[in-house]
Amino acid sequence: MTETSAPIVTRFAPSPTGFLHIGGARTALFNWLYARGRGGKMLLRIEDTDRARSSKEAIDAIFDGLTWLGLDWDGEPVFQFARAARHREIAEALLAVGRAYRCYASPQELQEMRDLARKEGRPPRYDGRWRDRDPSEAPPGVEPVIRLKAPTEGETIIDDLVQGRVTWQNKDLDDLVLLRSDGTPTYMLGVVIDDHDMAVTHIIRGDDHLTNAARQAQIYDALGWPIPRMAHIPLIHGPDGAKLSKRHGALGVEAYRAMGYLPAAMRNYLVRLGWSHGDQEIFTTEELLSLFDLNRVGRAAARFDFAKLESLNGQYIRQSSDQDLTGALEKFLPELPDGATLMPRFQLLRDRIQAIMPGLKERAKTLIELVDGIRFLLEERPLKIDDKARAILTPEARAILKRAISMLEKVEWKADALDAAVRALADDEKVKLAAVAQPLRAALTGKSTSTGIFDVLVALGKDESLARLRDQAGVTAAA
RNA sequence: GCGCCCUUCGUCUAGCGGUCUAGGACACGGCCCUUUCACGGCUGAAACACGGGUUCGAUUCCCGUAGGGCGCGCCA
Repeated sequence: MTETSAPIVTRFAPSPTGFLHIGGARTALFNWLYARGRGGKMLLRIEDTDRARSSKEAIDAIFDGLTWLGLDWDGEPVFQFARAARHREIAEALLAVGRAYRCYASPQELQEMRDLARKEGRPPRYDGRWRDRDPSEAPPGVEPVIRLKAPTEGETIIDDLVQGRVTWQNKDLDDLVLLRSDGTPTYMLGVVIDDHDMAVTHIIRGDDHLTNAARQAQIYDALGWPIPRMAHIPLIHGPDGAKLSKRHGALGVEAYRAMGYLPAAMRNYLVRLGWSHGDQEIFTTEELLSLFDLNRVGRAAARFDFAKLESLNGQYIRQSSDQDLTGALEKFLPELPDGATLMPRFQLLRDRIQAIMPGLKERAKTLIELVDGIRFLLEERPLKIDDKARAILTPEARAILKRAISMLEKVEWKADALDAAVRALADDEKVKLAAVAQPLRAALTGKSTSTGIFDVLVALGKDESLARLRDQAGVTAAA
């Protein structure tokens, strides 16, 4: 390892104008893995310079989302808006040394300029009309913006860790605005100064910023500052290849939490979107930390696939310990609409729930499904019987149930004894085991599917089981 | 329109000139296991966008074409 080089500092810099969406989460993950895997730091900066669109809720959503995903940051978050004075100072300095200039073009004027350019088939860019004009020509009463005096010849090159060497002709880049007419800094200026002041060594972000990288490089050059290493990672698309829409997965990470996905599974899924390590699909966090590298990140956009996320989540659930899962359920339950109703019974039956977890986790792909698996325990009589279960409870089935009841009343309430007894009953009835097991399941759980029927019986206990069976068999308890 | 980027099974990807009759995973079909549903095991179908080069030899390198994405704000 080349531990002699300066420590790595990355940063995740979302703008708080909405929830932390899935693409942002992956960007944060890559930043986190890259820095932490190399003993470096990941900083967090909230780009809240757009006052109208920034909100407290969005900021909290970012903090909560990152925390849930297990991605922690070093130090206090930096709020970009709070650094406006510093940004202004740098803009003025650039103005003083002639690397920037005041532009008095009005918004309408700029709009006309762009419209005309488009009509004539030229790129819609600022034409530099105030670049070399004398300030004395300034129209009265107009507050100017400050623009960067960008090079007009030569080229700007970014050696990107993911994209490789990318080149722009400087004539294709115009003079961007550094300071708005109201004196507030633009994003372009702010990022450069903040990344420099925060000593960021590696900028890892979505490739929608690739063009910005060139423009920012020009600002770095004007300032005489070294340019951090850059890595522009491909975006995540929806299943149709177009932009990720809400119904496709452009949801806040809290939505994934609500759908019952595990943070570790989420991380594993996201890291494999664009990055790979041979044929390996499952990675522990430790493996990720030591294996992840930018040179293994591809350049093509990936499509978001719920099915694969779900499959991965199922694997993580199966690998989890019964204890961890029970704990996860306990935290998850309150998020459900009827969570408050289920909670008291959950607490009461916690041990039994954990005891049947081995059978449940084989069947669940999400925490939601896991909750569905324990519902029969949490809900109280009279049990709601769903349509499929009702279809199983035919008159014949109810007749079998009756005989099952009298048989079960005499059985020792243990899985193997129950197993033997039920099989014996099936033999006596000259029917397949399923002909007995399914009616039992329907009466006991109200559903057509559940974990193993003997586990259900044991988890419910003798009294509750018999009571539920009597409810469906139409018999009353013998006093 | 201009600039930049991308293109291997439906999807995520392996492949970094010969090892490719192109590998894995998800999804899908079949079989097995089985008290239901799952899980698990086995198995099947499924891809190098197209056209030119370079080379003894291209999925791999170069150039076009087509298709897709991103950017082109006093938004970030």
